[in-house]
Amino acid sequence: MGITKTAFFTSNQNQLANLAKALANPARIAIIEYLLKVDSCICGDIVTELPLAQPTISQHLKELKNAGIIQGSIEGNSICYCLNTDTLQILQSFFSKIITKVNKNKCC
Amino acid sequence: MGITKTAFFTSNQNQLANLAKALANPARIAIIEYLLKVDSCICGDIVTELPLAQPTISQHLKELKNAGIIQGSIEGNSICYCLNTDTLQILQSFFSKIITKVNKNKCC
DNA sequence: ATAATATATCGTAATATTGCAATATATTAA
DNA sequence: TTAATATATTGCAATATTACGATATATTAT
Repeated sequence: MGITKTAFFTSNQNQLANLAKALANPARIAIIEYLLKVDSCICGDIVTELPLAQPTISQHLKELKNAGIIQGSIEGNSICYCLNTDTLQILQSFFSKIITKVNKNKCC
Repeated sequence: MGITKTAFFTSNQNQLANLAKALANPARIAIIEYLLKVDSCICGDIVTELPLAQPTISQHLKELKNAGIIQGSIEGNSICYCLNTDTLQILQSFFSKIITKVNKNKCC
């Protein structure tokens, strides 16, 4: 087929997969790391910071925003983006759960 | 273009993006959760557990293995898979760092 | 009103991903 | 050796992603 069989999995599994998909690009990782560094919000700064064209950055920001990983709020002429902790918390919890629950001894 | 500009980003950013890519599919999330549940290793059990054909599962396992998220070892006729904590630790650390370093107050 | 600035959207080419049937390989059982 | 079992690989169709030029929209400055 070529299309993910979303309907056969739980909403939780689909949510995690979608969050992972939003992170599955080095430019978007770079955007997240930059937002973490500058702490407060930015907008077109990201365009000058990364080696990608403005429409490409805009598209990446849209995907991160759709996934709920970042938030954007209009601020006069520009748009201010920042990280959305609530969503990132879901990912942190998932991996923390794995690390604490995994049983190294029972591995093959 | 249509190809990720890998060369323009750090190896760390590319590594995180690749790990995220390996997780960016509900079937692979389901495989990880199943491996976490059954603790010890499995192989063709995953084929009966998930609503996907054998070649599809095999391909997903290959991707998870290439990313270093799972390990597989030959055990007679079958292959035993289990989670690779070392790699999952990288993801856990990344998100933990974000959660602890993010400054909610300086958001827009 | 017009220009400048900031960001988003559209359209498109190149490439990657998803899933599976068919088939190959490799180990164990008879 | 032959059959059965377990997993991997190949090839392919459907779809998704990546990046960007061109262009649209929307706010601020003149």
